Amino acid sequence: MAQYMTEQRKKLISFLESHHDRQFSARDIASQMGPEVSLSAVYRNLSFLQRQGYISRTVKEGSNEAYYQYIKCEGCKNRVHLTCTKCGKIAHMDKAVADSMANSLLNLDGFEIIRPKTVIYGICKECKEVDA
Amino acid sequence: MAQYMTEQRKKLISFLESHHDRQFSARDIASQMGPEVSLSAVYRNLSFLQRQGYISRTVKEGSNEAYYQYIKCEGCKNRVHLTCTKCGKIAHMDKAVADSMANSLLNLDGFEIIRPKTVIYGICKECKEVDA
DNA sequence: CTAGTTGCAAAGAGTTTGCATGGCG
DNA sequence: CGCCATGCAAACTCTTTGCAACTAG
Repeated sequence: MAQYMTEQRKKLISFLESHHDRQFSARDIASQMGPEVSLSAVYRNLSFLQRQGYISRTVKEGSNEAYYQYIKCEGCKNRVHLTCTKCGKIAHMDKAVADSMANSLLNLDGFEIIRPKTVIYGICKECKEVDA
Repeated sequence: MAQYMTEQRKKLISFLESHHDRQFSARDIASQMGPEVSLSAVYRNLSFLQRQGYISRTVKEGSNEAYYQYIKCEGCKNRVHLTCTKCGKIAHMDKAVADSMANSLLNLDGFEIIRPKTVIYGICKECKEVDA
């Protein structure tokens, strides 16, 4: 549980929150933090924030590095996430589409989706255009 | 870039193919192969098979380990998986439902689902009945 | 024969952890 | 003041790579 709001943690949260539309590796973040925040502190705080559900952690295709993104903003609640396996960007599934899928699965198989746990993997529009 | 069908590769493909509904880490696979297949060979063959499009490579949530799954077999091909978070059972999403979702996302966001990589999390019918 | 493959061990990369010190509440 | 958090470096885990020996075609 979060006990102390240290300078390092404050700085980390503030940075991620102000860039909630982007993803960063631990190294990215550490270098943004400057020398007054150690890499260990970055990792420990990221891991802490993830447990608290404030950030997501994803590993991009063809990489073994984890990327982190702030996901606690309003509008993130109970949404299914779309993750691009190329660039790692995260978006929200349209609510109507999610509802439709959820209902179909419930009726057909009796399977009840847990939306916040579900991640759809694919290629986002931008990455597809680059490929082409 | 020709390729030889070595004993090791044959064994690896055969194993993955016969368990196309499951995912394995490199270590899992190596231990299944027995001592006559080295861990390096496992990695090199996995990487080779992935380049050829025979298997998918995904990094599970909360892990730094990659998991591999055969995706070239009929029947499992291009299906979205439903995983029950209670009992762990895996099922396939109805094709029509998956098609509908895929089309909606493509039209709305230009997002193209990679079905074999996508896993929907939720509670299956049986587990829900037990809960109730 | 000869280019692709393997085993082994060593190197890499990213992440985690032990321990003493420092700082939030 | 007590306990959590930090820094540093060492330890760990998964994965990749160099090299000599081996083998499928």
